Amino acid sequence: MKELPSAYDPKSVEENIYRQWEESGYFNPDKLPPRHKKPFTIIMPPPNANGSLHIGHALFVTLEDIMIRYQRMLGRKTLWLPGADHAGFETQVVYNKKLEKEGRSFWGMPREQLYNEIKDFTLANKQYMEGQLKKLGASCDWSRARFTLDERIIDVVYETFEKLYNDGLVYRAEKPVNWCAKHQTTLSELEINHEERQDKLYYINYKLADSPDAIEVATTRPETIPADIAIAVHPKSKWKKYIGKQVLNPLTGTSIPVIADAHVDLTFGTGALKITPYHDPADFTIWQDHKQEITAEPFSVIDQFGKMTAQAGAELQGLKINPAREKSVELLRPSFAKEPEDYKHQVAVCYKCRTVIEPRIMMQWFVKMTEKPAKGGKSLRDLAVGAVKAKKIKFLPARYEKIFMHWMTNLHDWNISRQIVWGIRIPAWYHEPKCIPRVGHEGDVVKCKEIVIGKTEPKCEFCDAKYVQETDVFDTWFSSGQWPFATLMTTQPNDFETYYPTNVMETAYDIIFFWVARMVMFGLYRTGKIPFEIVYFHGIVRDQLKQKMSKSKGNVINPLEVADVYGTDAVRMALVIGNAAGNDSIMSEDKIRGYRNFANKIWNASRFVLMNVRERGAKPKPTAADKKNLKDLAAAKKKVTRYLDAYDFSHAAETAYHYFWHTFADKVIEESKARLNSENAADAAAAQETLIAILSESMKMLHPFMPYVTEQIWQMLPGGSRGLLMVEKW
RNA sequence: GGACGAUUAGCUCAAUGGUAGAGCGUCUCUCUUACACAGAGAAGGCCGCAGGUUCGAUCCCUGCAUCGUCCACCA
Repeated sequence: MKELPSAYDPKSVEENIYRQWEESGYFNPDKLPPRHKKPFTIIMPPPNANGSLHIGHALFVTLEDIMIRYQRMLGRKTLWLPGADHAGFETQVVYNKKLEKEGRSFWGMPREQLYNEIKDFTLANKQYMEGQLKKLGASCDWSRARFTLDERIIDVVYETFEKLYNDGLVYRAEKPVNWCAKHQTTLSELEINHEERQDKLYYINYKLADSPDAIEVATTRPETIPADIAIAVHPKSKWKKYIGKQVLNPLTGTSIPVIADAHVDLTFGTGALKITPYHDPADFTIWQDHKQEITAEPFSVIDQFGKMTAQAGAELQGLKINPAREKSVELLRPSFAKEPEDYKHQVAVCYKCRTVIEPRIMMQWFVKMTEKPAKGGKSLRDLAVGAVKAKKIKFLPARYEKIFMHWMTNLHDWNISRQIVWGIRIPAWYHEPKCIPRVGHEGDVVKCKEIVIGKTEPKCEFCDAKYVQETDVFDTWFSSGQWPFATLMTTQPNDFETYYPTNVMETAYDIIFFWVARMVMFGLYRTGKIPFEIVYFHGIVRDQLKQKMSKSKGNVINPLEVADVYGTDAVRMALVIGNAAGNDSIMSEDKIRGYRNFANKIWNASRFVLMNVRERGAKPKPTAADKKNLKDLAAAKKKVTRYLDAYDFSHAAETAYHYFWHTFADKVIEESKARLNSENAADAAAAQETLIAILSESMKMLHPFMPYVTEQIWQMLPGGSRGLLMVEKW
């Protein structure tokens, strides 16, 4: 036996061990030994390929790798399918920042060029990221790795879009949407946050056209008054006597009608509401209900850059919203019903840049969440709700079921159009406005299809007009919501049949609506089956002060850097212990150091055992002490197994840790010292056998958590040529 | 404005209807030939507050407080 160093040196071990695992082929379920029959599948949440991995990624890698390694040892045909996400909007934001730093701008850059630049950037990141995943010990099947922009993945996404379109569940409409003037794109409801802002509530008199009376209207947005096309009052308000009359717009002098609508809150403001359909979604709804009474067409006075348009009037035109507000207040002063009041309220802001969201009316693609398909069947919402209610999908921890259901009951249609270039272009083609009928089809031009859904440019049956493709791309979550089936439909020929539905989806709780909900809906819609049986949520990894880690705060722990110093196993243990499902956890270098010490303990306990290995003859008879020790081991193993089966990784790891250190090392080894040196050869042999037995079993027990050090020691244990620990029987 | 969660040792968290546990940290002693990235030992807790149920509550119930998170188109 060659001399082992007295301290465990992860650097000298990890790379070599990972290569052995990879070369064994066992990451690929097809290449596992025959005892691995029943599939166990996890689709990795594809990390965004726009940066390097952070500690949160290390957490998910650890948790999923624990599950996969455990199930593999149990004999399951384990598939952990890795991937990378192009992360449309997020990546474009990151890339824009990069451009800004370089003194460049995406403005005026041809679509193609910007796309290709971001593509190069993303693919470089993707490659780097995969190396990082390997460093963390991820035992995933790289041969099946998928990228959200792989051509075949896009094909699947297109097919789903077409199916939704044919079912009437996806439609194009001009509706109020959330516009971020900084990022120049619309955002879904999930991509906006609400922040409290201190503003003023202005009380403005709208004079009756035919009498000296006036209706008092409260507003926070006087700059939109030029776009008012009506005043709505509650049918029971004190203004009801004016219903049907005309008032004068205090900025433009235009005559606008007074209408009655019960949506107006009697108790708020003055009980009268100005109707500005193009700048307030609630007003838009009221306008739609009163199109008969309101003759004027709604229009916009704010453009896509957040500047006032010509229709706002000469005084306001060209101003940004805030100066325009000041200016309009100045102009409105004669019409003040009373002095403005301070007013705290919630304002919608972009979740990335916190710019105030401007409601705009735009032609966008939407997914109907709560309506049934035209041909019958359940709505997307009902599909998901049904599966969760029937417990076909289980959430861990269970309280997320409530959160999930609550969101599901308040669903609105989902805007999936984004005005960015980095993403999957919506496969919709629009007929050119001009129709030049083909010879023989002069009477048929009315039948020309205005919109055609498809991957390639269609040809009109009846005329020579061209079709132009939609320039908007999908919301990233529209495609990643299809990830579990899109991946498996494009890997090996029978993968979908074999591995779908998958077993576990392990992901962060903060994307339960963005991602999990959509995967459940699309999975059921497209395949008729749930995409996964269990959703395990992990939380956010915070620093010692419970703050989120961020570059600007300087409290970021880079998992690869600390893994380099303390070893991957130590980082993994620090991540998993004390981390209950669904809860945030706390990470510090101290904690990692503690588990580095544990890895060293494992190393040295093993070293002790190996140093004492003598010739092994016939199997010696275990003494009462040996039997007790083996029994303690079995009890610990049982406990660890029970915890693992319950997805309680923290307790599983802690139990194994505790057993190894405080039972095996502190007691069993200590007590064995006298026996190993004793004159009684049979007793010494028995003690040695027990040590080896416990050590090897402990390596198995610890392997899912600390794969590197355990694999390394496993291979040094006596007993002739051994296979890899990663496929040993649990 | 709704909903959810948390409150236990200095810190991070467990467990349990009957005497409260771990890791880290702290203190003391020990370089005993696996490990000082260690060993042996110790200190440290009105289990957020107030009621209720119970023979008995840290645990179950009610209320309150504080902290946190999510959801929400009232101008």
